[in-house]
Amino acid sequence: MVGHRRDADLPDDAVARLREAGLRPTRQRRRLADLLFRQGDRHVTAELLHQEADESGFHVSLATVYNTLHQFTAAGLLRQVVVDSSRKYFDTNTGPHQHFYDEAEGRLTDIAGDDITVSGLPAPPAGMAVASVDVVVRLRPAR
Amino acid sequence: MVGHRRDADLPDDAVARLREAGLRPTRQRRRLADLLFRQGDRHVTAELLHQEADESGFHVSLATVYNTLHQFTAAGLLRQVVVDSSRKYFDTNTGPHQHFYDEAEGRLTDIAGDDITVSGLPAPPAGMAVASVDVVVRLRPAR
DNA sequence: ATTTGTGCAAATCGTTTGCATCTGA
DNA sequence: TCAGATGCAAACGATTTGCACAAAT
Repeated sequence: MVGHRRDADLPDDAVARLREAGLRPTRQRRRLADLLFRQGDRHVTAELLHQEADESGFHVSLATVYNTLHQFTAAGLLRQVVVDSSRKYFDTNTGPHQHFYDEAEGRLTDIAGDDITVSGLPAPPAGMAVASVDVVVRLRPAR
Repeated sequence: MVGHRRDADLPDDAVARLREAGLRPTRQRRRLADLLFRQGDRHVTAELLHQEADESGFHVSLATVYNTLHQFTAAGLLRQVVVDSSRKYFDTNTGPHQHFYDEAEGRLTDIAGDDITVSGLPAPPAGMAVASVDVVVRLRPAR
């Protein structure tokens, strides 16, 4: 039984993805999911995604963008990346990998997880285990 | 020519350090410098340093703590560490090294720069140069 | 005397939350 | 129907800033 198709121009990849993640495929989630997942790996801030939605003629409240990003993250569709102590970035690539960060532009780029290796890690302090090893290569304009 | 000694109990390491850095050794800078540099490598947030000053009976405004941390950073006495997207950490160790970060406690620990090695770094995008390679090993309680 | 720093309170920025209203199954 | 989602505006926490006052050279 197929429901009414409200956004006939959008494919249902998003819907399937959302359902699998246990999230109700609401209109705003579908649209945001489309923006996020239809163009390869992306790195967005809430502000950026909100603006992008807006420009594509889809109006969502910023609060909903935040909520959605968090829900997607909790559902494992996104991952947070810490590269800036004042903005939160969300990454559509949830696999193991690292990042280039262009501070001036606020732009993130992936470094494939199998390119880079960190060796010589000391043992973590007693009672602690390693949760993750995050590498950020900060970039500046070449001289 | 030696000036009047106002805080007879404090050594003048701080004063020398400040002068070398081109900063006027004001009372608050001396006290904050003492808190920062007299006990080996430290990692503080403005809030933490402010509170510490307060507890040691020295009252400074939070704004001054922020200003001072920034001035010290600009002068090369401190370095900022990005490990959390909502707090700013300042590190008294300005040399090359990396960090353990205990997210639950908000505590940073140094990893000596010569322990750890990052290899397999891809070349930075055209027109960009590597400014720094930052490694953060996130810790969680061992189960 | 002049320059530089400090403190306070108000302003800002990104993010989060409470709650009335709306929507999807 | 009705649990769950959305939007708005207000609340928030960390940080920054403007400006009158105070301290350092």
